[in-house]
Order: sequence, then C-alpha cells, then structure tokens
Amino acid sequence: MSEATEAVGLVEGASGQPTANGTAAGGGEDIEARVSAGIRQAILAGEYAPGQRLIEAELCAEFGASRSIVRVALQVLVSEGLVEIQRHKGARVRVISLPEALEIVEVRMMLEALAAARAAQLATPEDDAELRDMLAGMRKAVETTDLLVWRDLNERFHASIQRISGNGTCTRMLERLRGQVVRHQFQVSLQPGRLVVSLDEHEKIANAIYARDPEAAETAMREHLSTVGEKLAALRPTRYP
Amino acid sequence: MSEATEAVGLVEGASGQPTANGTAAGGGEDIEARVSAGIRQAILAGEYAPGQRLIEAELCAEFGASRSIVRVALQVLVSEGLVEIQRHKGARVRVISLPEALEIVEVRMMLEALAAARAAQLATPEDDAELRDMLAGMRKAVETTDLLVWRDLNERFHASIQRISGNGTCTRMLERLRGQVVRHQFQVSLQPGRLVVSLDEHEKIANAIYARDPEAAETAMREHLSTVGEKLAALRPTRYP
DNA sequence: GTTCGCGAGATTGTCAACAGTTGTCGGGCA
DNA sequence: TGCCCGACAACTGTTGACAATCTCGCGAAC
Repeated sequence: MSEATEAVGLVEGASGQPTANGTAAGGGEDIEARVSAGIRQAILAGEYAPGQRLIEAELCAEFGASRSIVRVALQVLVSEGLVEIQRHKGARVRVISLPEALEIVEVRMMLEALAAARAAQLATPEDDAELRDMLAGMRKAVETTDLLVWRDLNERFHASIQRISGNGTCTRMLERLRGQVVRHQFQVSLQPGRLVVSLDEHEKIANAIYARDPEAAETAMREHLSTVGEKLAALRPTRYP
Repeated sequence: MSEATEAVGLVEGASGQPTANGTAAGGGEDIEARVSAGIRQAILAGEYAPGQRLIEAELCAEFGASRSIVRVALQVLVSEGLVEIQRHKGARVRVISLPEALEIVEVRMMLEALAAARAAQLATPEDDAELRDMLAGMRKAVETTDLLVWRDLNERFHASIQRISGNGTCTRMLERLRGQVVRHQFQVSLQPGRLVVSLDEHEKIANAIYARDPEAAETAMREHLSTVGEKLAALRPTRYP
C-alpha cells in the first residue's frame, strides 16, 4: 500500500502541461497556486457549499493575498468547472445538478475505459503488484466497512490505471472531472451492498490488466462506471444544507 | 458493450457552464472575453506560432486592454491548453508534440464515439436532414477538392453530432481538445486520397445515426478517428518556422 | 579563445486605489 | 397596506505604479 502512494506522483507522459489539480502543490513559492489550491481543497472538502458565494475580499483575508491573486485563482477554478462567475455578480461554488453529474459519469466512463485498455497493453509486473496491493487493501476495507479508506483506495486504484495508461491528456481530463462529482459519487458508495459489488468490478478490471487483455479491461471498466451511473441516476436529487 | 451503452441513456442538456470556446462572443461588453477570444483566434489561425512568446505589453497594445486583463485572458488560455506560462518567464504558445497530438486524438476518439452513440439514440428527423445536407456538401467538396470547404463542413458535421448527443460536458471537452490539434489534423487531410476515405467514414457514421443504431454509430466513429490517428502517427514530426 | 561575473534593460509578479454596477433599505404616495 | 423610487452600501471591474526576477551583452581573468 505504501509504495502505491509514491507511484501516483510520477505522472508524466508526452504532456508538457502540468497536472491540472495542483492540490498537493502547497509549495511556499507561488502565491497564486497556493490560493487556488486552497480554495479548491475547501470546495472539495465541502467547506464551501455548492451555490455559496465566494467573496473576493473574504478570500483575501482567508489566504493573506491580494485581490488580483484571488481573482486569477478564481478564474483557474472556473476553468476547472468548480466555480462559476457572473459578471458584476461575483463567484459562487458551481452547483452540479444530477443530470449534469450523469453527463460527467458518461464521459468518465469513456475516458477511464480508454485508460484501462491502454494500461492492459502497457502494464509491467511492478504495476500488477501495485494494483494487487490496492485491491488487497480494498478487500480489507470492505470487510471492516471502512468507507474513508475505501474511498481513498478507490481513487488511487483509478489513478494508478491512468498512470499506467501513459496518456497524460486523458489523465488530466479525468482529474478535472473527478473534482466535480466527488460529492455525488460518495453518496453512491453509501448504498447498502454497493461496496461488495464495486470490489468485484474492480477485481474484474485488474484481472483483465494482469491478463494484458485490453478489450476485456475496457469492457470491465465501462460496466463498472455504467453501474455507478445507474446508481447515481436512481438517487433522488439531494438538497444541500 | 451494448448494455453498457444503454445504461446511462437519459442524459439531457444539463450543463450550466457556458461553452468553453467563446470564439463567437465578440460582444462589445466583456473586455476580458474579447481579449481571450482574440488571442485564441490568433493562435488557431496560426498568427502566433507554437513556441512563440506572448509578451503581455504587446498584447495590451494589440487589444487595447490593460495588463491585468491580458493576464487573466492568458490564464484562461492556459486552462484550455493553448498557452503555457512559466513563472517569471512569461507565456508562450504551447507546442503540441506529435506524441501528445496522438494522445489527444485517442481521447477524442472515445468522446466522439460517445457523442455518436447518444446522437443515434436522440436524433430527430430534422437532425437527420441536417446531417444529410452537410454530407451532400462534403461530397461536392471532395469532387472539387476544395479543402477549405471540406474542413469547415467536417467541423460542423462533428459539432452537429455533439449537439444532437445532448451531452454538454462531452461537447465542451471536445471543443477544447479540437483547438489543440487543428494544425496537426489539417496535415492529415492533405494526404492524397484521404478525403475520399474520410467521406466514406462520415457516411457510415451518418447511416448508423439515421438507423438509430448506437452501437454501429459508436463503432463507425471510433474507426474514423482511429484512422485519423494512424495517419497522424505516420507523419514525420514537423518543425515550425 | 573560452569562461565567468556583472550591470542594464526588459518583462513579469503584486499591490492598493479608483470607477462602475448591483442589490437593499427606508420614505413618500396611492 | 402595498408599491414605487431614490440614496446608500457592498462588491466587482479596471488601471497604473512599484518591486522582484530574468535575459543578454560586455568586459576581465585564465
């Protein structure tokens, strides 16, 4: 499990562009990056609720930066789909409706399927081992019904596949999309019995990769996200407090 | 593959986000939008070559805006993947390498396949007519070897399918990706005999949509972009003057 | 001839202040 | 009471100035 964490960091394909989600980039150098990362994290953590207004002056105080900085940071988040800005009305945390979340899951389904197929072509024995470790952890998490650990491993499992796929463009787009639906998606894994089914689906994906069978990997991943979509669609629209 | 495609079928235009490429937004209101649209257009038109430095002061003079505006506009273009910024070193037009262009075509392949499948589920007779008109135009363009008309119709054909698909998220991502590879892709259609093959592929896609056959539409679209990718890979790396 | 140090100029990063727009609150009127 | 309207407050949009950093050419030392 421990090595797995390291691996995810090294994503670098043919892509000159830096990773979209600089969440981990807390370096004490670039103020703007620090601010945008901070706001992003707060949104993803639910600290700023969807629909909530993001007032520039408040963010300035919060992060100890000037308004120009905050302004650019907000623009970056707009491009990531986390924030929306209306002229003369300011910025708010973007509300992702259920139908829109379904759109996003559909897109993810295709991109993750691509990643899985490529991963099945390119995986090394070390990659196999990494996936195996994570699956072992996920199995344990299901047994103990530890949702937080499960969510973490789930994310890392998908991230590993994307890394193995070697397609940095695909990885970047998925990173961006993931940020928009974390909230909705967590609800799915709260449904009783969902974890066991999900674990099974993940194992199917991993087995296809071990077998270096791209088509099977693609199909398995598609089915996995397809069921996620179904479960999501079955949820009643939730209201945020 | 078939059930997977069906599952998430009922998605409709749920996207609150405006289109990413505000190219057409020449409204005399929002300065920042005007500037970013102008720079984007200049890049796409090849007026600013890949790798060229974009100096803020020059852009200010060019578009009659202040540096803050130009700065935000550049940030927007960074998020679209058209520009890259290095701290204290400024902005340059991003160079899309051939391997990266291949990555992008791969991603497009999956997303356009999704759009085609959904379009085959949702198309109306009016949509059919629209596609038929475009194909007629493309046929004529091939006969007269009019590359410019062909390129225009080709873009509109794909755009129509995306519109019909109703998945705004997918459409936005494709818009963004398209901007990054126009240059490379144009080279492909310059190859002798390519147009005839391409026309054939487009007709296959359209026929699957007329027949309301999502699987066939998806397959046809995948094959289409798959050959684009192959042709692209066969090109020798080009150097920009 | 080559390499290293070092200013001068160019360019970007950050900030505080000014201008413009939107929403709200309280008073006057039917 | 209910409605219109003007003034005020709260924000956002835009600008120009100042500080920090990089680049490039020049001269000196080896």
